Amino acid sequence: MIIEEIKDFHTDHVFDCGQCFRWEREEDGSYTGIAGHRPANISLREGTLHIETPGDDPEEEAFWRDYLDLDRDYGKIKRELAERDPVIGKAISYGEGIRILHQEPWETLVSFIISSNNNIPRIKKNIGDLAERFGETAGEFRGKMYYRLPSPAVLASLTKEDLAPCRLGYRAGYLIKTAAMVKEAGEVTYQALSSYVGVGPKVADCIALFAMRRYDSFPIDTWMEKVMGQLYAMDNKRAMLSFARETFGDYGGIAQQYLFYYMRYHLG
DNA sequence: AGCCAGGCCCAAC
DNA sequence: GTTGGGCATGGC
Repeated sequence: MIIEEIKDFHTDHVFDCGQCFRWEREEDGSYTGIAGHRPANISLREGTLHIETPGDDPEEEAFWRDYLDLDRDYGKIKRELAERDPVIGKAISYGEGIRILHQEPWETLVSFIISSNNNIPRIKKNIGDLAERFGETAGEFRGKMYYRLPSPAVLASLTKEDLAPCRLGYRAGYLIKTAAMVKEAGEVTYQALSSYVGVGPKVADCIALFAMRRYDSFPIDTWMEKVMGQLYAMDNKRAMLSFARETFGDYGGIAQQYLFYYMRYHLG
């Protein structure tokens, strides 16, 4: 599948900015991974997006356009953010190809419960182990088997002992309890986010931003505290949140991603 | 050895 | 409503 005339998109920025954990960089700069039940290899060459999938079904284009958020004008968003705040310009130019993926809520909920007080390489390993041991197969692709994350019903049926090989630590209990809540309710909703076990303010903001298109969400983790301290001389989360709301408005979450990426790979 | 990682839970104010 | 200790795990 080919999609032409792509702007404001860089695979490293999109897949390695900390919003997703199931994509791996290949030596040629493409990324291979899975979204929902769909494995794919994605590359951008001279403004043309190449999406290779197992069936190579052209009718999947609508899914990938939505997942990759291709129909949003990030050029306009970047200009507006830079107009509102003189400091963020260098972070935007560093991560100019970031787009906010539209991920599935349940997967995002599981992923960010696992993310808490954890580091990105280990989060990726934990999620991969969980999928491989307890998720349904998503088929073979480019010589490798892919697995979905386990459903709420499957995860709710497991015990901490079952999950021990995944090395999730104390997060295993959070996942089991939250899975039971989601199984009971039948879906993951924005209103319910803060009620899930293992979901505090930061994780809820990540799920809202990465799965529910709440682009005003402004997740603050340890990296964000560092970058806001360095660039804006702020030292507490409340001030950071009100500053983001006043300055970045509806696009606070997108601003947050430029700042996070800038801190992790440039300042950090 | 101790600190850190996309923090949260829970008890004690 | 805010604050602080405890927390599984693994890399540095």
